[in-house]
Amino acid sequence: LESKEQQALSRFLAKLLLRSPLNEEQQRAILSLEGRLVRYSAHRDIVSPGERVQESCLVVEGLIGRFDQMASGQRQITAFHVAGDMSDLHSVVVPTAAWSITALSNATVMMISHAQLQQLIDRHEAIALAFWRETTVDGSRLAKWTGNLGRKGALSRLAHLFCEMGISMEMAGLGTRLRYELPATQEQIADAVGLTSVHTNRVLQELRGEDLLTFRSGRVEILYWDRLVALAEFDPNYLVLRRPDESVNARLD
Amino acid sequence: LESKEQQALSRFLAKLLLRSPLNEEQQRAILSLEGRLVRYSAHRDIVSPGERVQESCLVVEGLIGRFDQMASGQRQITAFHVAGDMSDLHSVVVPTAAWSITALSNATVMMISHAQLQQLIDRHEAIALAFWRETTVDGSRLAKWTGNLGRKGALSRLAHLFCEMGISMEMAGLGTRLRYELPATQEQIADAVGLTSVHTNRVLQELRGEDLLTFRSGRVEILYWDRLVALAEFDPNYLVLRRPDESVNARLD
DNA sequence: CGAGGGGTTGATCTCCTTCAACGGAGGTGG
DNA sequence: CCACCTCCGTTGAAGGAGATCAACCCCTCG
Repeated sequence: LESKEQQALSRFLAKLLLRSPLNEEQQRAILSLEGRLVRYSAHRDIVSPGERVQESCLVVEGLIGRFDQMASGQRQITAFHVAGDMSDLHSVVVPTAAWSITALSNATVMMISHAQLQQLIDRHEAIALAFWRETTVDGSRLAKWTGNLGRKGALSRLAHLFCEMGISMEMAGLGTRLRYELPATQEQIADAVGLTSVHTNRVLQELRGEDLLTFRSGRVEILYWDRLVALAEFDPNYLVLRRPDESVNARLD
Repeated sequence: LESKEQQALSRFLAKLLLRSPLNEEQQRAILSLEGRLVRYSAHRDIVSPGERVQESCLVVEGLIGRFDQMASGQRQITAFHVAGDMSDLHSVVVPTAAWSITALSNATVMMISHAQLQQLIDRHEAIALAFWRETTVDGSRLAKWTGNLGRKGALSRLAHLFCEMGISMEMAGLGTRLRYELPATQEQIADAVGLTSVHTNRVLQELRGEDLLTFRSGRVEILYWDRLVALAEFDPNYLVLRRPDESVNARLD
């Protein structure tokens, strides 16, 4: 039986391999990372803004989110992270957090020291590039959400969120694009799409009424993928789901 | 007399040095990058979505922007780039663009081949980390804008934009936070803050009416920095304006 | 002189917020 | 086992921030 740590690390590795080639040795190096498991119950902060972190956190179980917080107390989720996601890989190069990381559901994370990650980067250029690429995709998602929030209505935004999470979940082996667990409350969904929970609730009903999808007790079921994609104007290209073969990495495996 | 290319490269280097330590050799390596100058007149696309790019573009003169485009034709600016900014550094690791890059004003850019950048990365780990760090800051900006667009009103958003650009300009040596050139139209500003140009116009008048700032013919003049910062809830931490001294780089210079 | 891009203004509409109340499910303690 | 509490979801009514539509102005440039 595989330990939880091993399982999380191999999920993480699989995610890296989606976009970056790594040779045997490099893969072993990733899998032999060590860290301590920490459990958080829903709504607990894992990292607070301004904090200087010495370790990155790899999600083992549950859903965690990155938040931007306003003076008024309003919050905006800027990223969801599920099992196998390293939620603050970028803290290796920018250790002072400008955001908070919070457990959205009950969650288990594995804290991995920057020292170890730095060592991997030093020894294996391909890993450095893989990490860089991963954070770049994170940036792509954010750019897409800037567009969604700036220029789309509530219905499209929610549709887009469920499309994006669907593809992410499928890629992560945590369900299919049509059925997956998203253990978040409507209020948290609202914080992700920049709406109030009241209006999010009404729009979710509308999506259900149109027979497009259901979101109930942390479970998403999408009934008509194509119609949802059309409504969301969802184009998965920004998620970079295949390796850029002729790129910098071609010479490195 | 310094050539335009040299000037742009030293601006770029200065920007890197703000956040990352590079030794003499590494600095020379950056400065000896070669590229061709290309001029674009306002509103011309430099990179189109889906395009696979083989070179990154360093701004020499003028203002360029990254856009996300909706099916309806609406656009959202996700980044402004000024002299010394490498607008698609991330394309080195993710060469297929999911966005478009457009000249907002008349602009000159220097196209630098990925091959050269890859060589720098191969030979100097510190440069790879500096590049990674730079794109990470880009991601921070996007995360902040996700928050601004999702949770702030028009007045705060515009105020935030002018604060952010002020600090960026000052850091880049292109003016002070209180007075700088931003050769954009009100419509382009609107595309950045997720509003219509009509409403942007009204809010700009409100900002002027409150004696906070003026924005006229591409020039920003801020009258009360502190009040503007307060209105915007602007906290420059996310821009990472100093080097994280104990981080991974400490060992590399 | 005309054309076009950018800026400005007014009137109307609508999407989303705000406020307030209620319902249900699960957990906890008596 | 029931009573209670709290979190989450749901509903209604009213208000507001910003969109939309449509002029008109000014300036520059051909």
